[in-house]
Amino acid sequence: MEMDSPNTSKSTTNNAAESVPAQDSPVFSFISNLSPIQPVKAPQVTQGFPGLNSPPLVFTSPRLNPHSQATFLKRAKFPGLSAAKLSGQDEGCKNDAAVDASETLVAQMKTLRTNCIEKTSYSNSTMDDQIESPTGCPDQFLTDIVNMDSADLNISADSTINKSEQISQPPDAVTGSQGISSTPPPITRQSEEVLKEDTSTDVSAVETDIKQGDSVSEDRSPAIEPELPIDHALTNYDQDDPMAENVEVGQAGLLDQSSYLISGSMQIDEGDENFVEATEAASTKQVVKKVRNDSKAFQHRGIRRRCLQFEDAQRDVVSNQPVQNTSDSEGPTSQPLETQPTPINGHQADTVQPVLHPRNMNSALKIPKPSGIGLHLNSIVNSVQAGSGAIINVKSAQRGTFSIRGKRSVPMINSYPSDNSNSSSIFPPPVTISASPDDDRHESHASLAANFSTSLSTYIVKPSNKSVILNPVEDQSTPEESFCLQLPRKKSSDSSDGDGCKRCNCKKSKCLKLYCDCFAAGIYCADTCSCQGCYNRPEYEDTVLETRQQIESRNPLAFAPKIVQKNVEPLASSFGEDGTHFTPASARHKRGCNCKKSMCLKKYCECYQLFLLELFLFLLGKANVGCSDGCRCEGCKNVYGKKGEYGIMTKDVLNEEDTIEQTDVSFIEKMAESGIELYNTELCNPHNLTPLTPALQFLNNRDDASKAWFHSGKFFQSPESEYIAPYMMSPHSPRNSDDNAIMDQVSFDQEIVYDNAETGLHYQIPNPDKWANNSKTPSFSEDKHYSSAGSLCWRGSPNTPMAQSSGSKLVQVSEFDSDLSNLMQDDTPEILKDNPTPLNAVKVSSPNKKRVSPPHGRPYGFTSSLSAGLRTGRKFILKAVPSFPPLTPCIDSKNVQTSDSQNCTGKK
DNA sequence: GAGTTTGAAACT
DNA sequence: CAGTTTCAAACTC
Repeated sequence: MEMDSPNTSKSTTNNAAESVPAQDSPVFSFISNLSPIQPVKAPQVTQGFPGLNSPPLVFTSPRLNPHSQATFLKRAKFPGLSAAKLSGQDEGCKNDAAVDASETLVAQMKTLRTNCIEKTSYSNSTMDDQIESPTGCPDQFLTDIVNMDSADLNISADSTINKSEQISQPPDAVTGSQGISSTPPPITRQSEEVLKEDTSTDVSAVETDIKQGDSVSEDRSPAIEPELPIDHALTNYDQDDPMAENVEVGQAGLLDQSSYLISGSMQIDEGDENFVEATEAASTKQVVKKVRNDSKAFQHRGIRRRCLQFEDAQRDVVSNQPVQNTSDSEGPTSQPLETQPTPINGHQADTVQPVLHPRNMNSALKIPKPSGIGLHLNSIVNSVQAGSGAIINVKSAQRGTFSIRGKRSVPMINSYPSDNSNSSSIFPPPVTISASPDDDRHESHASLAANFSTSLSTYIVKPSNKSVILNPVEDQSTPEESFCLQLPRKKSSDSSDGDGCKRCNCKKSKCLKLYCDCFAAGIYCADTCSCQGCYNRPEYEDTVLETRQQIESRNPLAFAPKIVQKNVEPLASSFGEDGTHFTPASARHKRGCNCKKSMCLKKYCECYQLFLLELFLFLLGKANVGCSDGCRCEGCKNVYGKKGEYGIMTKDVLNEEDTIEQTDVSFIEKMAESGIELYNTELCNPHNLTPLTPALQFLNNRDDASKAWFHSGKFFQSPESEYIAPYMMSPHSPRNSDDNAIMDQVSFDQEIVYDNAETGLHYQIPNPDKWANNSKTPSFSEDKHYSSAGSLCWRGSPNTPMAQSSGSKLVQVSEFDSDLSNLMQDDTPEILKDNPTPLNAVKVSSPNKKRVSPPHGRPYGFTSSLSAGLRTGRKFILKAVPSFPPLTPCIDSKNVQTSDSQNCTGKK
């Protein structure tokens, strides 16, 4: 894979493919694909690595770029990222996007909440304005959000652009290739001190900017944003309500996040009051906590790494130009790890991890779109950022602190120069961030989103052949970088910096081995890292590059994403008319795990980590990585896909319920207890429009949960292909449960399944009421608490459904955003933890193969408005719409579907 | 926070 | 490819 690395510095090899016409650019594909239903297989334009299926173009790109190349780590150097990511971008993008979207949504929700409830005024920046609706109510907020998405995008693009140009660019931009940062453009090998100084200065400057207010935020983002066509489209869309929604969705391809968010917001809007209530309800917090907990899992190594990689990729892309000078070109490289000059202990501030910015992405690279989805890694990143950014802005504005970002903003030495290239920037610039001072929370959210996105992107990769073109663009050093994509790790502290960005803690590997998350991710270690004797720094670029090459020489795929969609094409063909089909199941861990003792239920297991990601991301849910035949694990209980099985969910449920029960009962029970269900079905289902779809359900009651769980499994697909909506089965499954509460606080009396005849999307919505009520229990925060209770089901259609359900969740979550950071932290989902759940329930739900028409439950929480909206479905439709066509192959536009269970999941 | 466990990465 | 060692994260206390 990752031819990149091999070619590495020389870049040329891959590059050939890379030169992709703008048309190929993801944006283009995305745009072309805007139609919600039709996924486009996307031309995949650029992605590819010519030769390689999925060479990490991104990474390679740098190399490719004549200009930049050098950048080395940053981008090119991490082949894995590039190729995998590139290939995976589609999916990854989705996921990322979804994540981002969810996060953004959450953030938005939070902001909204804050506005309404707290009444805090955001004086700050644009974001605030947008966000704040006159009423300040959720509805408005939601709408605003939607608007914001677009607006933000726009704004970010515009304002940010301007500002960026003005502010940030000047320094950096001027540098051009060096880009990355004005700072140490020459980063290469300069003495650390020099670098440090540079960085410090940059940082300080950034910080000051930030403090100043708008300028700051803008500064970061600006550079890239403006040109993005996508953004424009978005903005335009925004204006148009219905269309806009769709459009947004479509953008989702690139903008997945935004689209989701939008959709979510839209949905939410409808249910203003309800929504608000729900959000306010403590239950929501709990939900959020759960999510967070789940998300924590993501933070796991693998995930992190992936995330990092992702970032790297982006960076790479971005950085390419600047890089030019950098390592490769210079060639010094060869410093063996050992030989190198004194490693830096700990990281100094100077290096800030480059943050992937969509913008950056845009500029430099023309990244191949994700095949089906059209998302790109870049896009993902961008989207994420955008989403996050928006969120951040809002809140941040409130608070005013910006710390981390500010620092980051400082372009790391490493930071990859962002491109200005217009082409790619689909995503709205992360406007928010720059604008307001941020809250930690915001940051965390953003970071989470970013992380997720990154992780997803990282993991999920579709091999694509498209080349990515890196255009050297201006550097950026921009604000974008300021963000940390890092996944928040455990609260514990891991290594998170103040920023919340977490880094490695390597002591012996010098951060030049794959053991090092940073290195594995293709990024330089940052100040936040706790590593010792670190060589993974810009100063040692050569060394880093060499090392990478060495590693790649041994294992070309070493830096490649671990998750790959295998089935996509075949399935896709089957499913999607559009061809954009994506098989959720298809995504698998490249190598498979080798777990012996953890039963694949601990974060030690990469497959499990992936699983968690999906969980967390349920929105996107593309990954569906479960253990597969390729795994050598023993005693695997990975629900998502046991070894040898298709996936518990799908296969077992459908075909072998009994088996499932017996074998997986405990596991299932746990899951049920945890209240989390994942549905691949949607993904699998052709029916599902949404690509993303993986549905998560949180069950209120264990019993219910268990049932639900099973249902879910059943949902997945009937062997026959007809898909039965889980909710269909037992729509009501969830019950109230105050008692158990997985989500403790959140309980949903009823799950509402909403079918949008029009869209064919299905939504399940948990009862909002309970959410509110349950606020008491703290579940999420505590990892272990999850156990039972409320369920959220998101099923869905790609867009909408997700949006909705997700939206609802998100909303709630958002409220609690404060905790968002936590999301990622937890590891093992409660699922793992314990609690048996009745298997029986499962059977209950399952049965049919057909889809059931949607029960019309009332939409929860937002009941009034939302419900209406849901019921009507119109909003959903809009928003949901497009569903990122591209992202998920499996999706079908409407219900049709034939998909086989097989297709859906692959897990063996 | 220290120590243990775990599984990937690296090495043989 | 298999076995062993190294490593850092995950986990436990």
